[in-house]
Amino acid sequence: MSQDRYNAKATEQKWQKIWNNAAVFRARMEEGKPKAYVLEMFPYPSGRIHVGHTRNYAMGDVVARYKRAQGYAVLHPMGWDAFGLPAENAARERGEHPGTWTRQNIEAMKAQLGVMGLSLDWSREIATCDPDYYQHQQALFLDFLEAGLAYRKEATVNWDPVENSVLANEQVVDGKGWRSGAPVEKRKLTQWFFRITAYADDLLESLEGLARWPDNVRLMQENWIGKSYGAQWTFALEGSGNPEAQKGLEVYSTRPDTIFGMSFCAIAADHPLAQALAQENPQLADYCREVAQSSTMQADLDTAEKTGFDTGLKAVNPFDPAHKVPVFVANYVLMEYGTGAIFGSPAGDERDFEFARKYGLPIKTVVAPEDSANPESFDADAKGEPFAGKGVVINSEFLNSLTSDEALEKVIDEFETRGLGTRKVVYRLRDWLISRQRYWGCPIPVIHCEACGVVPVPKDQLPVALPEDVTFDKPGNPLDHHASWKYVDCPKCGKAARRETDTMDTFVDSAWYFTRYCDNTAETPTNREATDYWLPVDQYIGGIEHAVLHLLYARFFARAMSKTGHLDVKEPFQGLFTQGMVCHETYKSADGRWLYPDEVEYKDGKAVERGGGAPVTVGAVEKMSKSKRNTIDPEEIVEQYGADTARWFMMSDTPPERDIEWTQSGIEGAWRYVQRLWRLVDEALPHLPATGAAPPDDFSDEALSLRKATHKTVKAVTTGIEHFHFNTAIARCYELASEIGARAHAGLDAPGAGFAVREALEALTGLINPFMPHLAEEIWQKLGHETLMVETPWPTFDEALTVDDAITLPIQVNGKKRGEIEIAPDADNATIEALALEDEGVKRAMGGKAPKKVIVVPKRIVNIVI
RNA sequence: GCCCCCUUGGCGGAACUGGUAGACGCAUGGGACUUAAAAUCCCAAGUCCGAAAGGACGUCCCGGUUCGAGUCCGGGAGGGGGCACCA
Repeated sequence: MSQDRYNAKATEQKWQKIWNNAAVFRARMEEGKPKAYVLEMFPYPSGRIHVGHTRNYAMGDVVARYKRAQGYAVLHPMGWDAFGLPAENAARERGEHPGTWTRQNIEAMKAQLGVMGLSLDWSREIATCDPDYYQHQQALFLDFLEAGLAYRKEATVNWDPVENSVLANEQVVDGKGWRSGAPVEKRKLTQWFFRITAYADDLLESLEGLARWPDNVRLMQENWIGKSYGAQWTFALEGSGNPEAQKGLEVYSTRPDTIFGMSFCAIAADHPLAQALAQENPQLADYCREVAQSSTMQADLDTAEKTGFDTGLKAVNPFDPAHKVPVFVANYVLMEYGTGAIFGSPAGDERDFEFARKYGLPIKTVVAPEDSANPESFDADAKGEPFAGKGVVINSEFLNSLTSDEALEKVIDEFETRGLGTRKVVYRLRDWLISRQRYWGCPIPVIHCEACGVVPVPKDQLPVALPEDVTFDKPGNPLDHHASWKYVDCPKCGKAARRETDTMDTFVDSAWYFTRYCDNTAETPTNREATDYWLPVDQYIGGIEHAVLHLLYARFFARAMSKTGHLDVKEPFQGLFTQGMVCHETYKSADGRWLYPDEVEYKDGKAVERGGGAPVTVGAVEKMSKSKRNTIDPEEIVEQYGADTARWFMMSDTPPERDIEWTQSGIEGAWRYVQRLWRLVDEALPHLPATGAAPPDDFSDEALSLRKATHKTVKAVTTGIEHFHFNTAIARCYELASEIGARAHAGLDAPGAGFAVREALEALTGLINPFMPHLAEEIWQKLGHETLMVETPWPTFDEALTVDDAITLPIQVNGKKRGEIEIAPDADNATIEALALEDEGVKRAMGGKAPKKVIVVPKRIVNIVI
């Protein structure tokens, strides 16, 4: 018999054309069907699709195709996160406009995605750099502005000296810019913010309801929002007539229960009081300047010594007028958190302890560990280290012998009764700084007028489009350098005014793009009919690196857009799945150059350079990166093995949330399976009954056993896909293929064998379809069907055919397996026990002793205790 | 420093609420087909002892709970991640 090898490339192109011509992936709102919005995080158009993208989209495609087969109306769109700095850098390097570069990249990447056979609705494609998109973002900004969710303020901000722009807190990683890696500087600038803190509590509380989010992402957001509970109150100050000092000193603390241990107060260098006092005291002014200039880099902060400058002022303990402590300006107090002022209770805080030791301040222990034998005698100073935990309060007058938590409440009650302070919740989360001094982003649609102030651009004048004729020859914002763009008349008074030249953080673009897919032609940012139907996203898939940044911003946007009437959904992503990265071995030549995988081959188990044969050092398995050259080009893989093989390989073996190691032998294993299925159908086909043939009355044991294997596999693969256990689902597909092969080999003459094999092949085709859609179509057609696999419902199973007539029950003696018995699944315990005690291995192990106890776990195990 | 997660053969990994540890794949060894190779098919395989039957040991380490622990509890080691002068 002639055995053609499966021609992946030609076959895949054929089916892609058929799908496209039939527009099968066009999403439609359908009455009477459940909907499924499946979304993968859209890519930045860097120029090439890499394997990481491929894995991400393949996963989404499995879900989308599965849901489609399950009868859902599916929305599975794709677009481009197209604004951003790399385009400006490219423009500078090649003299090409960022838009030209970006659009070329989009075209190239779209073609690369095309060969993957993804079930995407390209009619909904969006690119965030397109005025059709960003004009709506500008409209949203204006609505946020009106609703008080966008505002401008002067603040100390993170300045990235490489990008020549400011960054949001979320974009500063270890004191460095998230993209440039340059140490971030502090600058005081007037910038635009989104009031994300207005939703701090809601963003935190709602995390609990996100049952289909990974725990670690929820935890990371929880930590990022950083809710803390404490008190805020004001100390009276003595020793200065300065008006700022007359106001007293407002502090925030999560441990007001330690107030009697106070030995100093400290304020930030940029605290208004510090600034006011510096006016009168040149030495203090110098100190403040020094602190302001000191590095904020993490490494420096860790080693930096705590320093302080005694202002000469005294703060008075409101509960003990005789208890007065010095007020310092200190370098470790931050203006941005709480009130920018603290009280120092050294026995209970590491930093305060260090500070107190340095300046010879008293260290009075006020909290003893709960398990202290004699709390009164506990002394942190004597011990040489602070005790920061909670416990029993000592040396604290009316708080004595209370637990820390009780004392906390009591002291706050006291503050409130005396009108000195209040309970207060403080969040670590800051408002989202969205101004960027860049060209390639969405312009902030406001105009600055000397007479009228900040004037919103009227909506009918949107978009505020980026000018095309810009130059990148000098540092700074090209929009600001542009000869005419910013000079406009005030929309309100008509006098000469200036456009805002800042553009929005690109994370704004991605904070709402998923709403635009619902109707990318809507005249307003969203079409409510469409968003009400499709949102929330049922399954979102992307990298863990966005756990805080993008995912938090999108959650904020859903709230802000709901408040301004653009949406009616608080949580945009019902299900979230974070997939692992794609890794590969690294290779180095004898002279220390990194080598690409295709420059290396294995000979006799040793890695050598292809061609020359020079020895190669095999390094660690690491995330694919250009710098280490351990990359695989998805295009080449598809060219050689086809998209199905690549998809199958990426979904098998490794659970999707973990990092996967790309191996040559792995991809070849997947390729063998493709060929094997193809051959299986080829060989069996002549012996099979026609499509749709009625089941015969009689089945041989072998045929029945194949049928059971089929129905069990359908059940297992279905639940596997539901739970993102793609690797185990695929393992079951391997097993079923083996069963079919064994049956086909044994001949198809037995009663019902032909029917069982056809049934098995058709089911298997349906099961592999989400993973290998082209092969599935081809096999489906080969099996005699005229319908498209993509429009075929998901295989079903008969529960009765998933249970066995006889099960194997292991028998343990004292917890060690000594034998097994075959028994009907519904056998009663007495029968099982009797049979178990007769087993040869069991008898041997019991050595003639009588059982003390026999434990029978139905359908599981028998344990005999002697 | 604080918080979270992980650790199973030569490798990737399976094992539902405590119930046969190692499914499936990769690599390996043996065999079949072939002049030969490739491709394909079949078989073997946790480690140790044993010709075999069988036995002992075995899920990072130590201890505990249980008839029974990869799974639960306590302590420790190693790896990964998040946050971090956050008051």
